[in-house]
Amino acid sequence: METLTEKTEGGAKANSPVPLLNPVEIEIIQIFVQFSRALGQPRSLAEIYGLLFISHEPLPMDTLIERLNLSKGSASQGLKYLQDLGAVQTVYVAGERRSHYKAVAELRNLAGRFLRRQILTPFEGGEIRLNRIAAQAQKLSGEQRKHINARVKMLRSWGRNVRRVLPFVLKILGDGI
Amino acid sequence: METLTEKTEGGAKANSPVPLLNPVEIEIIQIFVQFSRALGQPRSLAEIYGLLFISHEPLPMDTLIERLNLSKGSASQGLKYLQDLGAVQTVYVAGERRSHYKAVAELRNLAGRFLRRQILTPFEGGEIRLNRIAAQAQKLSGEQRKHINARVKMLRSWGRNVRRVLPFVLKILGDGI
DNA sequence: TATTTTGTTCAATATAAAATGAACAAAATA
DNA sequence: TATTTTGTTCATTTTATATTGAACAAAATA
Repeated sequence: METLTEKTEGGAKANSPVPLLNPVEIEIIQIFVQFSRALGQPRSLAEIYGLLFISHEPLPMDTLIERLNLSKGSASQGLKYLQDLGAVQTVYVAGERRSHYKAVAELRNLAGRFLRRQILTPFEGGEIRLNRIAAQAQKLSGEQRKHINARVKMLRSWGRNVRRVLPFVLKILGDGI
Repeated sequence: METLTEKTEGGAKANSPVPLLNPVEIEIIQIFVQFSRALGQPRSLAEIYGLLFISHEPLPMDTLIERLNLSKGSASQGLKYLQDLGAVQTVYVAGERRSHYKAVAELRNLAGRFLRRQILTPFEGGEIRLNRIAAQAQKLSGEQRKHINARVKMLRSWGRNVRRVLPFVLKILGDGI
């Protein structure tokens, strides 16, 4: 993940010698970055979520940009995505004009929305295709048709099982804390 | 996904007018391609698995290369990956020198190995980090330390829940067909 | 043994995805 | 109203990943 501390180049203007992130923040963010890779999500999302997760107070976008070394665009889009997912919420901070953000840390909600978006929705599109395939298959000769019908049946069953498993997953994830 | 039928360019040598894939194969492969995107896996894996899944007989690498328009490298690496995952097996075909491949179509096994690789392994690395973080946190002042300890506790709980949920998932996926 | 078939490896290339930052808009303040 | 602050959008650039294909190796056949 590259060092996340200020690179003090030997330039004219003295750079701030203070690290952008402390060791704890770095480790926490690395956990989320690693996990985001496993889920195929962009690193910037993990960085944003990670820093908000470990921060004891809500942070404005500027702070995220500065400390994570993000572009405005990434920060803005990343926060929007995380809000849509329900992983981040805005918080009103007295006397502050800027929106402040905090991590929503309920695994059940996070996982639920993510799984629904990522797994369930693609599976639903599949249903439509399976009907088309079943229709097509009837035009084919005996041997072929039989095999295709079996496969279609199997995919339908997979779909049912996946849909069936979600509520259980969410229940278990929601139980302990 | 681009049309997957032979592009009969008006060249000198007459191209085979026979489509590389029939409509049913195309639809099935599209289902797997769509799903692979959701899981962040390369398209070529989905194409290979999809064609083997719907084929009523085991296929050699050559056939996959030809019909899916893959390079040798992709086909070789893709088959290796799918075999490691347990999603594809080699089959002996009498009188044939080349290995033939077939799709392993048990959702339980597929999902199990995939989840273990993709989710569980990264989570385990996290445990080590959490211990380092917990140690670091003790150096900090009261307010901060309290919050970090709470977060570490939460992440540990997430890890437990994720590990706890896997057996249930596998059980349900293995039940119906 | 020489030749063909079959398959692997990996540096180079192509492709897809994420990040950037300039231009813009909306709202708050002076 | 003019100016500053805050945030969004999106064409361009960068980065990461997948794919290619030439070189290579191993095994089977002639």
